[in-house]
Amino acid sequence: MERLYQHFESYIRLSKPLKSELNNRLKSKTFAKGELILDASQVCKESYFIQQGILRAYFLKDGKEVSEFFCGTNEWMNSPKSYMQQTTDIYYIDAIEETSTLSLNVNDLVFLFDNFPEMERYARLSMGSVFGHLMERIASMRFTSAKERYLNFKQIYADIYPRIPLGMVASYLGITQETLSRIRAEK
Amino acid sequence: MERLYQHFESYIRLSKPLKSELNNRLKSKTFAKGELILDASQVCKESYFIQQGILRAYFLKDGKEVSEFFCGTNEWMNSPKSYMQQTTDIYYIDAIEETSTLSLNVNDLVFLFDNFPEMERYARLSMGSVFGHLMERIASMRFTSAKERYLNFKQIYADIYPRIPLGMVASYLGITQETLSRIRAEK
DNA sequence: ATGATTTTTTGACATAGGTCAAAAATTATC
DNA sequence: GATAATTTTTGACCTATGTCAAAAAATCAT
Repeated sequence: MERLYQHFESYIRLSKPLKSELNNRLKSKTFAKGELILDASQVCKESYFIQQGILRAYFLKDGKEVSEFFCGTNEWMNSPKSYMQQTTDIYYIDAIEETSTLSLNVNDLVFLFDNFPEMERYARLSMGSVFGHLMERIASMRFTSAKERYLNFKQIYADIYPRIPLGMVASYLGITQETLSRIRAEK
Repeated sequence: MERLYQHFESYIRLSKPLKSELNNRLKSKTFAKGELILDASQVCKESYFIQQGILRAYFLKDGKEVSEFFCGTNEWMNSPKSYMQQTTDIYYIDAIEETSTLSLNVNDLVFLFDNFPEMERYARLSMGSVFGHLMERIASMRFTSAKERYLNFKQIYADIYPRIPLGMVASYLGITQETLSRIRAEK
C-alpha cells in the first residue's frame, strides 16, 4: 500500500480521509503467469496497481495477438477506454509473469472523483505523463527505424525487457518477430 | 463564446460563476495566414480555442518542418507539455490560414483549476478523448499502409484536409511528400 | 497580368523490413 | 531427464516506401 501512496503523492498531497477511503476500497489480487485478466468481450471494471510483476494489454489482429502496452511495478493497468467509459473495447489483459496488484473498482473510483477533487487532479496530472509517452511513441513510429525503436525500448524498459517474450516486444514495436530477431543478431 | 460554452458542456455542467470567470479571462486573438504563434524557444503561456481557421503544431527534424497535429474549429491548440509544465518543448505553432481564437492564459487556467473542481474534471475528460485519438494514431502508424493512413486522414479531417498543403499532411502521416503525391495520383 | 516563389508531380533507383517456410534452441510437462 | 510444446533464429525472396533530382503546376507579389 505504501508504494501506491507514494505514487499518489508524486502528484497530489494525500489527505488522511482520502487515504482511509483508498484503504477501504482497494483489494489485493494476484494473478498467475499467463492468466487472462480481462477478455475483450467484457467491460473493464477494475484498474490494477501493480506491486510486483508485469501485465500486458493486447488485441487481436487477423487472429494474432498484438501487444499494445506493458505495465510493471508502480503502474496502473486497465483497458483505458473500457474502464473510463464502461463500454467494451478491443483489449485483452493478461499476466506475463505472476503479478500481485491492488485493484480499484470503477464505482469506487467514481466515488473518489465525486468526493475528493484532488483525485480529479491526480487523474489529470497522471494522464499528462502518459500523454507525453504516447506522443513520443507516435514520433518514434514515424521517424525511427526498427532497430532504433528496439534499442530505445530496451533502454527505457530495462527492468522489464528481459522478462517479456520476444514476439510480444516485436508486435509492440510494430515489427515482425523475424525482423527483431535479426536486429538482435546484428551486434 | 457560445461555442466554447457548448464545448465545455459536452463534458461538464457550466455554473454561472464559472461562466463569468471564463468570460473575464478569455481574450480574442486573431492570427494571419502563416503567422508564427509560438516559437520552440518560448514557454507556451496561452491555449487557443479556435473559432475559425486552422492552427498547426510542428517541430524541426534535420532542419525540416514536421507537422505534429492540426487543430480546427472548436478545438484547443497549445504546446501540451510546454503549456502544462511551463517548460520549453520542441513545438512551434503557426496558422495555416487566418484564424480567430479565444485565448486562455496558463495563470488563468491554474486559477480555474484551483477554484472550480469541475474544471479539473473537464480537463481529465477532454484529455481522455485526445488519449483515444493518440492510441488510434499509434495503431495506424504500426499497422496500416501509407495509403490507408492517407485515406483515413482525408475522411476523419474532411473539413480541414483540402485547406492543408500536401507536404504538411505527408509529414503528419509519417511519409514523404513524393509518396503521398503518388498515392493521390493512383485512383 | 508577368515573372518569381512555392508546391506538387514524375522518374530512376535503393533498401528496410515484410512474408513464408523450416531449422534450431529454449522452456514446460509428465 | 526425455518428450512435447513453444519460442527464436535463419534463409530466400518480395514489395512498399525512401532518396535524390528535375520538370510541371500552382500560387504569390509587384
